[in-house]
Amino acid sequence: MSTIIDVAKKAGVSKTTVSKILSGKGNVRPATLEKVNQAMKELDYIPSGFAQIMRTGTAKNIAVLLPEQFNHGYSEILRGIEMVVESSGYIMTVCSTGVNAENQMDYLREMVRRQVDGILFFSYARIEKNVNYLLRLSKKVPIVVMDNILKEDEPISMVRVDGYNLTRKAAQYLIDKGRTRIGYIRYESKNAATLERYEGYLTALKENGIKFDPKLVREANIESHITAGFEQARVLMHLSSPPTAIMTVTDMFAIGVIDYLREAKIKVPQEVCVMGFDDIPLCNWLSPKLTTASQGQLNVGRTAAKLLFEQIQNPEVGFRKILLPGDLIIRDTA
Amino acid sequence: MSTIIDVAKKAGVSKTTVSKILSGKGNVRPATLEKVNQAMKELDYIPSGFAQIMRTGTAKNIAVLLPEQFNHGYSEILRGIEMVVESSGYIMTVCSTGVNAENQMDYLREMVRRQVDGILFFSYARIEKNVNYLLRLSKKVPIVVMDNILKEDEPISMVRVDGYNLTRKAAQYLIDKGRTRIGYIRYESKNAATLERYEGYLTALKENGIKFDPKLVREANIESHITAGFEQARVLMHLSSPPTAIMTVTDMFAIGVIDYLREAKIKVPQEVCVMGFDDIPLCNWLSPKLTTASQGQLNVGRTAAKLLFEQIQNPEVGFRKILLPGDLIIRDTA
DNA sequence: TTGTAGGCGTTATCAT
DNA sequence: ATGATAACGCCTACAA
Repeated sequence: MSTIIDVAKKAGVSKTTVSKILSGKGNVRPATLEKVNQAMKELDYIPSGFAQIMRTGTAKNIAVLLPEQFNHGYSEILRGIEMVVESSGYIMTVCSTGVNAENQMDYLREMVRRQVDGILFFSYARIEKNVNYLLRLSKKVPIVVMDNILKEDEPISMVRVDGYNLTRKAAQYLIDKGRTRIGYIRYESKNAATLERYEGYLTALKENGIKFDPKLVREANIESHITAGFEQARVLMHLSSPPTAIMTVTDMFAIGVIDYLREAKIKVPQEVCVMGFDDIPLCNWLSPKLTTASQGQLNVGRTAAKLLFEQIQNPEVGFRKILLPGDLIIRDTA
Repeated sequence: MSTIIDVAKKAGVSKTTVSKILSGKGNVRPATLEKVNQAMKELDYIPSGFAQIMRTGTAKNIAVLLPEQFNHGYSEILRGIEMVVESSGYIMTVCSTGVNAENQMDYLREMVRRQVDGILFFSYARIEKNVNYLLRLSKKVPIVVMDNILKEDEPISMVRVDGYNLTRKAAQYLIDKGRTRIGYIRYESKNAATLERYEGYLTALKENGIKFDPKLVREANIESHITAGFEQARVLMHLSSPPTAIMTVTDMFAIGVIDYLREAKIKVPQEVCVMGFDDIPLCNWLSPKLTTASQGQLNVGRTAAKLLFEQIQNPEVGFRKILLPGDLIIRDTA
């Protein structure tokens, strides 16, 4: 790799002159500029970013830390982030940290070592010791957490969707349609993000004076996806008093539900309404198309990235917690 | 940010000693080690990656350049890449360059400036002036291209799926099932990657002595996705002599085809077989489940990443072109 | 308009 | 076992 000195030698000037031309500052005689440009071209010279960064202190790089390997669940968020990163002259480094706690911290540390200007951190679960580390780190570099792993008073910026009110709104929508026996299929694992959705469901029932029936709540494994939805729908529809609407904590379950209802020749939405959660692309391609509660992931990503840049540009502003409402996407199933 | 000197001062030693401890090399008295570790902890010291990189010359970073914003089309490839990057101590920087030619080169350049150790480059189309730049750049930093944009004799490593033979194999499969009137829905835009699939279709016909009927070939817009497949299937099935099988250049079209056949009450696969291309996750969730030709994108990513590391570790090895076969995934529609 | 010199935070060499 | 010193490639006063 050729350096600024090689260029200087070749052009017969000092490295200072080359540097000035690189940064576009200072005055140079056209003839000199010509010579130097020529030399750069011949050498295929590309300045070393690290030397520049070390000198100037800013890497123009933001890190995005994901808990999982790239999967389509994150693609919308990433697109949202990218929309704002792209136009900013920054570069984004995307890493999946895995769910392992140590690993997450290692990555965080590694990003700081690489002098990123800011970090977008995504994690499923609150891990106490990691929170402490996040708290300490956030004093050195702007961090925005995209999830529900922090308490209100913990001074780190956060962006997330209000799953509680979104689910509540979805349930209310069904109730307004006259459905009062509403089944709910939730995850068996209890992380904050999905638990609060369940709470929203419960609240909506209560607000409408509907008696809670534990038989209408089923748990399913996140891994089994569609199959799980299928199975649980069967159980629900075989109750002595089956539901007239089924909500699920995630679209994948809802797809299974629809599958079952079709097989059982139960009309959707006439006999049973189905309400998903997430609005994965698939919703629109099914028939019937799935009505669902959308988190607006693209918006989550965009909002988080904007917030991060806000903090990068003005480190004094302090943290902010942003709760996004999400949206009901009404299609064919409810 | 505290530096190595701060640590040295606090511990009452020289920065050399601290450096030695950092890298784990050299001998240090336990007491000294203790002191230094203590100082590092108190200062929350994280070494500057840039200074290290500048000194050592290796960033342990590979760049992945995609033509589009993150969308689920790339998630499998990215996962494959990550599987090999993850265990290597490297970090990956993912950028979407857009389809714009200038932009692509700017990003390439930026990655070199950031001293990445290698680049995985993904692009739709061959752009002559960019190829030259790629060629020049590949002398400075290992590059693996994941696509069909390079000629055989151009000395840059490449990994891609043999869409020609894969489609040929898919067509042969249908022919072996006794389907000789095979429709084909292709893209209207003509990029190398999709054109070669069409060639594979033609070859299979020829090899089996089936006369080519241009009426059986339809073109559709990539944007309109499912709708397009739906429309073109209608046209095909209204021919005086309709096909007994329909192949598509991409799964999205095939989904539309299935939609149409269902609506027209045409039995799949008894009356008409459907064969997609890509194996998007959705294939498995449809009913009937889509039979398709899988590129094995995860494998593409993994292979490309492995090849890149090979070149990083041993810059002498020279370029390699790898053609992956892909696989037929037999499900319900054929 | 151009050049000289010093420093960014680290590692590596060579003494002590 | 530890430390002084010179790089790494660039930027930036300041001097000429």
